[in-house]
Amino acid sequence: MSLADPTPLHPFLDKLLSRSDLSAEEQQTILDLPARPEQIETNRDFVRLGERTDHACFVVAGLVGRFGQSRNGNRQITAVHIPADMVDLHSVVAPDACSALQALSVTTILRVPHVALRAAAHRFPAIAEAFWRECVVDAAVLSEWVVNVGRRNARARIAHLLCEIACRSQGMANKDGSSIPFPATQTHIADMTGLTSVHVNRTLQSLSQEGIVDLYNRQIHVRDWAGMTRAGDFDPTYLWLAKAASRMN
Amino acid sequence: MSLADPTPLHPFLDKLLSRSDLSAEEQQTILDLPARPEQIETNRDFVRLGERTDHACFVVAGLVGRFGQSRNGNRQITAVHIPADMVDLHSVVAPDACSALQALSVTTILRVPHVALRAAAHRFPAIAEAFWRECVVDAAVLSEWVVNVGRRNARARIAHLLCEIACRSQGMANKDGSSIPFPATQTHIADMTGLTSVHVNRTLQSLSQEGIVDLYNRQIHVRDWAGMTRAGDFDPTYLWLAKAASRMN
DNA sequence: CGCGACTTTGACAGATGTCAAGGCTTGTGG
DNA sequence: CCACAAGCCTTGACATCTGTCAAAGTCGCG
Repeated sequence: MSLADPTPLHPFLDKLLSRSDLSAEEQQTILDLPARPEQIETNRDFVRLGERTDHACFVVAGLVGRFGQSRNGNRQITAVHIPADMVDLHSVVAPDACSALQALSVTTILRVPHVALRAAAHRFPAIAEAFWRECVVDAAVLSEWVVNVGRRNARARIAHLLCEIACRSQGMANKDGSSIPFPATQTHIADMTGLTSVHVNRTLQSLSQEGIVDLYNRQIHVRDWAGMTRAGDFDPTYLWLAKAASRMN
Repeated sequence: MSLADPTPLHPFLDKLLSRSDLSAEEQQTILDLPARPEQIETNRDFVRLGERTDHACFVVAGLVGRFGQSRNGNRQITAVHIPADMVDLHSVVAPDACSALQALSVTTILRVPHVALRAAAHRFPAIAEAFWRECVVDAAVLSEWVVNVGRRNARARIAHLLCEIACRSQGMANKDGSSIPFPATQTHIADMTGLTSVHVNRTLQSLSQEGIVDLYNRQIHVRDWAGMTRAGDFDPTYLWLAKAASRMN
């Protein structure tokens, strides 16, 4: 994508349309939102804890982590965002950041002003509803993370995380042998799963020896998708990948 | 509250107003929403996994838990709801329940039809925004739960949970000696914190012996609020208890 | 008064964390 | 093209927190 791309927000519109219906006019409104591209280096916070933001961030390329605070120094990543995710759409209605956003690899984001997003939502109820729905899906993912971290052992936690990334990245078209970009370190994975990097390392080795998944070259290499979902106790329903499921009643 | 109460949704309006601004007309629209009261016995699911709902549930009295699924039989509560919480406002935009709702004690709820909520949101952008904001706050709580379960030890997890309930229930006016209704069993607390009931029991005993909190009579008895927040590594910012913090920018 | 649900205990097991050291990649600059 | 540094991965030995199992005690409701 060049910086001069006339419709850099097309992937955002696509994501909205995957879960919500929007008229042609509403779709155009999304595409017309102002967006300022920015490149973020690895390990740099681009939204700091407590900061009041005036824009939301859309991931074009790279990987982003949301870091929860904990005074004793332990870090916990509460959410990961891959390309085509609007990282903090919720900041439109709650602009004070209560967690930090950090690039886990070199990342390109688009900054979209709150005023523009709010104006679109106020003008078109369907857009407001679509934004609301996106936030609800993010919450569903968080909810699943609570289960993951609270009730699964290391092996299942890691497998579940990798399944989630695979589905969010490829839709449900996962098959043995596919590779999914995932430039996170083992320490990052530890912070996502509430484990230590040492234990992540050992668990990853055993998942690899079992012929289930391999992680190298900043990619997830799926060797046995069925085994992976079994190991991770994974059911993708919560990701709301199909629009039908969220249709009006 | 009698079943004939003309404005049973007043507590809902109050909660919305604590974080959002609504005009007199908008406020009246909230109060005029149809609401059907219902009493739920302890341990009864009133929203089942996978069910498509056509109404949201508001807690008038009692305690509600949202249960995450996990095939190996381990239960995890991903959210608790106390009186004055709208438990599943998010179901308005995602009606297929991907977690079950269960009464943890005898509970009175109000069922509010999605159609009415959606109509209000479509007619008044400020109401749509207020609903959206409530869902975002729920997500912030979930995010904090990920940190709690992922990175804190048993003592801190439980203390943090109790601090959260205290603040959500009493606002920030917590002081030593106050009592907060919390009719959950130790097994429920275990399911909220990702622990076992045996370990919860032991940890609760030690918190009690340290003179920090006592749990009996279905209430939290705060003995040392400062010590409790310290033990739980608790910072209430994420609860968005003050409207100022979420004001437009 | 009695049943069922909840709490409490003890002994023991196992998963995960801690610490510390060494090896490997990768990117950078000479 | 080589050398170096920084970050990342890997390993081993050991510690500890939390889970498991099973039984007994307590409380509250009918």
